[in-house]
Amino acid sequence: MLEEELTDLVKTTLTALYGERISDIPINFQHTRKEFEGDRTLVVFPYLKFSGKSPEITAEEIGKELLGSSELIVDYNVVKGFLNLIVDNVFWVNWLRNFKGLEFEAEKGTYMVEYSSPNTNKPLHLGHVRNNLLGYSVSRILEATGKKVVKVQVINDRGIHICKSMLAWETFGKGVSPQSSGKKGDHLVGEFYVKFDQVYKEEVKALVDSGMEQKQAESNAPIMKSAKDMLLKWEEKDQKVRGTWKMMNDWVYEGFNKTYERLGVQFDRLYYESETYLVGKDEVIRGLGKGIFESENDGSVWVDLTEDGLDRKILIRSDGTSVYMTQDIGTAILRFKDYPDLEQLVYTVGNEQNYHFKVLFLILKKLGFSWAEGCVHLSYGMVELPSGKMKSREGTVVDADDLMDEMVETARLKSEELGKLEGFSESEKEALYHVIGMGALKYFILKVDPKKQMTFNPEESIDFAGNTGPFVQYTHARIKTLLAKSESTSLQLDSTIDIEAVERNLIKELYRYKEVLELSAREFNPAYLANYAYDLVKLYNQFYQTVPVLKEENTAKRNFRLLLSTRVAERIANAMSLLGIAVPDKM
RNA sequence: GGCCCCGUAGUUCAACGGAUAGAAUAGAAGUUUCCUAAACUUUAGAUACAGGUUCGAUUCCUGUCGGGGCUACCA
Repeated sequence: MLEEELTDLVKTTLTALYGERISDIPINFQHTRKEFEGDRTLVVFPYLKFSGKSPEITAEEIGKELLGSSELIVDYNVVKGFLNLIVDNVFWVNWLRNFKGLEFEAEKGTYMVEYSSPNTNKPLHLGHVRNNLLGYSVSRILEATGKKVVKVQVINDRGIHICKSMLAWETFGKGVSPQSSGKKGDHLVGEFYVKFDQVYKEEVKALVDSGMEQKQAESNAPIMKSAKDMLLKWEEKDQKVRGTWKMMNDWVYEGFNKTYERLGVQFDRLYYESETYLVGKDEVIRGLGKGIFESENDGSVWVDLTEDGLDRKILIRSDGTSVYMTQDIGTAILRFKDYPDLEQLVYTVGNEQNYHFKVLFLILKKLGFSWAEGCVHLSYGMVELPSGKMKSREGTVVDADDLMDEMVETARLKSEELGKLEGFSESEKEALYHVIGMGALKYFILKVDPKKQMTFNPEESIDFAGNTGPFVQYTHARIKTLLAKSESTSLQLDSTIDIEAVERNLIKELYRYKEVLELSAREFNPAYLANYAYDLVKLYNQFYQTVPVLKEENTAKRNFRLLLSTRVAERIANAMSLLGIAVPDKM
């Protein structure tokens, strides 16, 4: 690899010039910025105290020495303290010639990525979309860098929330099913949840009007009491309640599965909260025995994290039931038991739970689990719309299914408006609208740094120009038709071929892919990859505009350009697939 | 109140502590020699504020101001 080779060279040179004591200083190259000539840049400021000379002279000195000692470097220039090294064209052309795709060594440990993890009382919304796209893409990226990955989700299938939907269904909609209503199961259940809330509010208001305190009214509303009763019955495994519960959850799963399918995400293993919600308690009691936790007179168990700058947190309520934190302790332990070679456990969860995970990981550490170090919270910011924030209370939540419909519809409208896609059959068109609409959505969301809050603009995302999914897809399709039109020759390369600056830049960009992939994997951040795909697209368009490809007379040059085009198309397709985005050959 | 995250062109996004802060859109002006003009070229425009650390700060530290989140015997 280029970096390794250059590092060795520079190390030797520096020791030759300034002696052994310099060998502790790390050597880092950066890509030369495009307004300067060169491929890699060495910043010489760190070496000044050894050279005892000015930045310019030091850089000049190092450059001269390097030039003399290696064939790889054919020239250099110095700008202030920056030594720009120019690598031999032969290196780049040979790299392209011997290109075999990406090779990462398979790693031993397993990575688990948790994402989605919805409640079963309402359909998925825009926030879940970001969650799913991130989790899925990160999984793909990790796999692409040689890791074994298990994609999981926890389904929050029990608790008061699902009882609310069940109760509303029994009271107001008994007999209604997805089949009878023609509605998607998760939407139907969601409607009952909303119905519950309406009735509940009315009841609370009535009680308050009759003179009751707000708080008291909230817990005394008849429908809420019934819901709590139902939860108790559920916990006692009451057959009738469990029957309804299972039926309605199944409706929801069926609906979710359709949504996941459209989103293009999958899971390898599901954890159901109903099966795991009791597992953390024993561990907490054990921790209590070891003095890690403390109990109150009423029997509740707490962890005191004030010394770590955090709060006191409850783990077991006075009535003996566990809280969310306790369950999470349990599932984490369970997972490391299920997968003994688990190295990292990545939780894809919104940033409103940053504190929760901070506490969770700290508790796991205190409990003495060495694997706690491998737990990561992949935190992401909220998604807003140009119209403002989503608020469930104000009914401004964007439903995931509706959103996807809208994206596909916009793709249709824009395509028709532009008069493209002539000569496509109706079914081909439909398929393409889906690919374009979803590509727009995914690309727009994934190109943003996960931790940042972002604004999703459906209109802008589906523009066929600019930093968008459809533009990347379109460029890929254009390269593919170009390649289809070229009579395929054996794409042999002569490594001494002359290349233009645009071509060299394109090769360098292709070369950068591995680095970008490693960075994306290390930081669990698909945004690097998305922006890389776009950079490649832009460079390709410039290349195409600058030099002829098909019309090039010189066979060696034409072969080179065709090969370069092939590699670019491959890279784009690869990067996009790791984002979960399809790239059509024609569009 | 305490804790965490974010403040970059009109807008949406970039920038391992490095060079003249990059793109894209919207604006202005151009370009039909190979693929599909859904392209390309040129142009104008930004680091919230004040300090500090250092050869160098959008990046690290402190404070101020703005936006968001968490701070339940909810999940």
